[in-house]
Formats: sequence, C-alpha cells, structure tokens
Amino acid sequence: MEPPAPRRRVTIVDVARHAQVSTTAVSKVLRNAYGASPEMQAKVRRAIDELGYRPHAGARGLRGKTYTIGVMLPDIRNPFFPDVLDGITHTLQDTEYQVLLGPGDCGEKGEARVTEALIDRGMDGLILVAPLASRKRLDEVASAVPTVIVGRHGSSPAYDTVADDDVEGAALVVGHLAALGHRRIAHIEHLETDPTRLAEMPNARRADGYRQAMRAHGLEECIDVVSTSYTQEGGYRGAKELLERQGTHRPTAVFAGADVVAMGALEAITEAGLSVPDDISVAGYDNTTFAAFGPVSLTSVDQAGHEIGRNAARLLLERIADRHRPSVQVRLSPTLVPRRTTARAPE
Amino acid sequence: MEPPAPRRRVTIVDVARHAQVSTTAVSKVLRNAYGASPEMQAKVRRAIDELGYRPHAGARGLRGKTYTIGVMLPDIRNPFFPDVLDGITHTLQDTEYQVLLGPGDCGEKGEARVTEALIDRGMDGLILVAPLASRKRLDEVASAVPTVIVGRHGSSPAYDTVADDDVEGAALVVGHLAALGHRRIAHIEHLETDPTRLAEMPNARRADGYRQAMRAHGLEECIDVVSTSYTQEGGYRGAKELLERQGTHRPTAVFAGADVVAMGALEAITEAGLSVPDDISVAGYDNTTFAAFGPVSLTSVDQAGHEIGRNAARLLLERIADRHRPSVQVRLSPTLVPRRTTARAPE
DNA sequence: CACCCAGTGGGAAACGTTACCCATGGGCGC
DNA sequence: GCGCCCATGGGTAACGTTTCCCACTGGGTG
Repeated sequence: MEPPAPRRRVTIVDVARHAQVSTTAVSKVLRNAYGASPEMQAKVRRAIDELGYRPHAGARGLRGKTYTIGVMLPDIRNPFFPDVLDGITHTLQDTEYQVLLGPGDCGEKGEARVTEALIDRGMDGLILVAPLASRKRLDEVASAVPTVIVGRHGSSPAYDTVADDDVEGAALVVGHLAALGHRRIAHIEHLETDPTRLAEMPNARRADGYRQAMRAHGLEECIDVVSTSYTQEGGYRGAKELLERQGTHRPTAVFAGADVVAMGALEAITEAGLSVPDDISVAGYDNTTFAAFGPVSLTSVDQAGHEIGRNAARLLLERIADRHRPSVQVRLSPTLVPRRTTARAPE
Repeated sequence: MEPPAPRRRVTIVDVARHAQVSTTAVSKVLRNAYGASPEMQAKVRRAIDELGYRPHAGARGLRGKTYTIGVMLPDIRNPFFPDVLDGITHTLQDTEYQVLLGPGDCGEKGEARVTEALIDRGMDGLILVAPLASRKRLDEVASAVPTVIVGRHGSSPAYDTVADDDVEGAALVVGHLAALGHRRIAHIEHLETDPTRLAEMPNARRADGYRQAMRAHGLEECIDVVSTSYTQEGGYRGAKELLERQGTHRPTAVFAGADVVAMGALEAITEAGLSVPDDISVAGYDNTTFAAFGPVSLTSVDQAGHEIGRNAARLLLERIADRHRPSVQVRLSPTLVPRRTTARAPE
C-alpha cells in the first residue's frame, strides 16, 4: 500500500490570512512582542488554534532564535548523565525552549562532529557535558553560540561552567574509609595523558583529591594508584592488578573513580573468591542507580546531577538573554552515600 | 571578564565570492548536483576549506533537506535504548546525516511534545522508539515526515516498522525454565489498559507469548501473571506479591518482562531471605549491561538492539529517498542468554 | 550553413520567519 | 486649537540556501 500524500504545512501566512491581519502581527503575537493589542492577540491566537499552526524553527532561526538548546552527551550509557539531563529538561520545560541531545559517540573526534552539527542546526545555546575538547576549541565553540560547560574545572570568559568539587568528593571517600580503620586504600583512576586537560578533567581531580586526602590522614605511605580507564573493563583490570599485590601490600579498600569502575572491580573481586566488604571494601563515584540497587548497595559519592543540570540550564538562559554578562563558575559540593560495600577494615 | 564578540558566520555567499563563482555553483558542489565541471568542483572545494565553511542546516531546510534524523527515545535510562541508538548512528555515520535525540520525558504528553518539536525543527526523518502514541497520531506524524517505528507491532501504509518478536522471546524463556523442570513459572507484566495499544505494545505481546508458551508446555494450570509496571519498583512489588503465595502456589521461577523488573524482583527476593537460583529462578528481558554484570549474571532475552537500530536507519534512508515506496515491516528474532539466575527447579 | 543539443554557469525567485521602520489616528499638554 | 507622542498595525527587506530556468558556448548533424 502506498503511503498517503503529505499535506502542506500551515505557515504564518495562512494564519495571517485566516485572521485577516498581517504576518507581522502574527509574528508579534507569537513572540509576545510589543505592539499587539489584546483584541489582536485574541484574534490571532484563535486562528492559530483553528489551523493548528506551529512555527517552523528553522525559518525562525534565520532571523531570530530557534528556541532550541543542544546538549552534547559524551556517552549515553553512563547512568550519571540522565540525572544531569533531567535537571536541564526540568528547568527548561516551562520555558519555550526545547532540548535536543547530540550523542557524542565517545572520543574527541565524534564529540567535535556533534558539537559542530548542533551549531550548524542553529541551537540558541549549548550545554557540553564533560567535553574532551581542548580549551581553545571550547573557546571557539563558545564564541559561536552561548555555551555552558558541565563537569570540567577551569574557567574562561567565553563560557560558564558548572562542576562538582571532585577533590572534596575524593576526600569524603578517603575520610569514610579511614574512619573505618582502613589504611591501605587504593585508587583506580582514569589515565589522562593530555597535559592541558590534566588539571581540568574530573578524573584527574579525583585522583588528586585522593592523594591530598591520604596525606591529610597521615597515609602518604599507603598511596596506591592504578591507572586504567573509567569503564567496567578498566575497573576489572585495575582490581585484578591490585589483588595481585602480596600480603601487606594488598589494599583493604578500593576507591574506584566511577561507579562503572566499581562494577568491574566488584566482578574481579568476586572472581578472586574474596568477599565484599568482609575482605575488601569498595567505593564508587556518581551514585548511579546501579549503586543504589539493593543487592549491590555500593557506597558512592553523589554528585547531585539534577542540581548540576538545573544550574547549567539556568546559566545558559541567562547568557542567551545577555551575551555580555561576565562568565560564572558554579561549584557544587558532593555528598557521601555509605552503603554495604564498605565496612571496618579486617583484623 | 566580558566574553569576546561573536564572529559572523561564513556563508555560501562568502565562499562564492572567494572562489569567484556564483552561489548557485557552490550549492551544486555542496550537493553533488549535476552541472558542475571538475575544475569548478576543485575551485569551490578549495574555497570551502580555506574559509572553513559549513552549511547552515536551518536555511537548507527551508528549500531542501536539513540532513538531520530525529530519534525519539522515551526513556534515556532504559539501558536497552543505547544499543538501538548505536545501530542507528553506526549506519548513519558515513552518510551526511546527523542524528539528534529527543528526550521523551516519559508519558504520552511529553512524547507528543518532543515529536512535534522534532518535526518543527525540520528533521528529514523520524525514528520513534517504542512510542506510546495512538495509531492515529502515528499516522499523522508519518504523513508529515518519513517515519520508522521501532519496537511496536502492527503496521500502517504510512510508516515502516522494526520490532523484535516478543512472543517468541517469551517462549524462549518459558521453554528454558520448563526444561529446567519448573512448572510454577510466574510472569510480571506491565499493565496495559488502553485497548488500541493492547495488541501492539511489546509488553502485551510478552505476556501473551508467556500464556501461549505455558499452554504449549501443558502448564496452563500454572499460569500466574502479576500486573505492575516495567520499572524496578514494579518488579519489587510484583515479586513481593508472588512471594506471599502459600506453599504450592508460590512460583519456583519468575519471568520478568524486562531487566529492570528483574532487578526489582531480585531485590525483593533477597530481602525475603531467599536465594537465587537455589530457591527461585529469575529471568529478565533485554539483556542489558546490568544483566551481563558478573555478580548479577541475569538470564535474559537478547533483542539485538544494534540490529534493530541498523534496520530502522536503513529503512528510513530508503523512505527518505522514495516516499512512495510501500511500507515495510521488519521482524527480528530474539535469542536467549542463559546465566546464573536460572537453575533446576528445587526438590 | 543553419540548427540543435549537451555541457556548463548564473540570475532570480522562492522557503517561513523576524527586524526595522514607517503610516495612521487619537488623546493630551500647552 | 495646534502640535506631539504613543499605541497600534503593516510593508518590506533581510536571513542562507536551493530550485527553476535561461544564457551562453562549442561541436556535431542534416
């Protein structure tokens, strides 16, 4: 069977004709612009309803705004990002802005491609979540369109930032484990080689925070960092390496830099025939639904993704309204959520 | 510090001037259209590279195409959807099309809003994943823009569909459990009240398939369905209800309609002090990363999300190329992935 | 030698919307 | 009573691209 013929779209001209006014008048009503009397408003709105008119965003973008916010997500699988997204959509849902997501496809290349695509599609503003791009590129992006960077430290006059204090989060974990009597607390980090990103990326800050906190607790000698990656497989490899350490070199607690990493670590520990938390404690980061899941019950750090998203959306709206206001950095504090994968150190 | 002044975007006019040709010529080169000599092509391409020109999708959309595909995802949290998305982006990545996601925000209302937003933003085609909308609405959407519906049964001349055979999937689970000696196999389903959707939604088909398979195995007497919802909490409630059954009414195996449901069920079973799979077997559906996670190791049904996505993208490209070709229905077969949450029935 | 056609290039009008500015008319201050 | 200003409405030119069609060239054909 052949599909039915597509109908022509209702345009502003149709509305104007139907309401017996000019297109300019309709446009004014649409944008709540100055210069439309209440009667005019009513007449136009009725015509809009009767015809089922909806403005064409692309055409709007040519002169004015598209009323669209683009969000670049580096990895849809990471269960932390939906929280951020919720905060964004929630803040935007009673504005006239619509959120569209660009799937970052992992990797700097794919991320750049998606970001360009969002710009080319006339987004009024961009929220980049944990971007890998260089600062120079971020500045370029921000010069093309109002931009908020989420989850990265380091500031620029060109864009606003919202981030959680990862150093503080790491300190919370180390403090918690130390209070439970652990001394040999190891950390699985995401390997970062690019020197310019080194200080800005959350993973580097967490590793840094871990080292600082260990020293603060007089555990400098016990600092033990394994570099893999923030993936389940990275956690698995990292934990395997830690478990190979002999006797008093083997850690009694593992601080994984992300919940997915903790997942991999738990898998490796289970495979090794060890028990959590009796033989070894494990803590993650992000407080994903996975961590909250009863049978897992992973101690984790809550980043308040919803709050991050809310702030990002708010800042973006502000910046769209005034591109010249000075840039803002919002830093939020994480909280520790102790669960059943951490307990008193053995012996 | 004030952000730097934004630069004007490079347009096709700039390219034309720089290459000393007409804008028409540049446009032809951009679209590989007929009527541009090799020399012209080379000259224009060089100008494009030198100026770093990228076409403005919104402006293109006004006359031609935007080279953008919109994907409506009802729930980013469901770990099954990223697989589908991967299949889509993978198929599209060496075309000139870009994928943008519309977050469905759960619920028919939000879904409708996002779908409209995608249409208004000039998408060349739409992929709707497991939409809740009525058939009438789907037909309307499809009449506005080429559309592929994923994960819903029932066909229409207006759109193509790609779906997994849920009846078959349910049969795989029941067959597996029956072969392990289970007789009292219960099912936790997602309650569906809307009669028009009843036959089309995957959840209904799974419940149906469960009943058919139970009868086929001579277990008609043991059919036991609890209606909650496809959420973790729904699984928790459903399992609690099942565990309250006394003696020989209590099931020895639970077929949860989705992995998230199985998560909730596992939580309830653990809380009740029972052991999986010794006391009770549990199977899920979707084969998410959660199911594959070692310490969980949930028996599940794999829907080949990647294949679904691939097919959806392929069909959509075909339909964009020819809006008049008859509609196509692709049905894929699921496979069972037995893991450690299912074992021989007790006694 | 007139004619035609294929190949190539460009001019101009769309596409749907908004920004800018001007025209009109009535009320108000002086 | 005269001029001024504000409130209201509309005309028109953008915005960046594609599509439609016409013009020109040169070579082959009748």
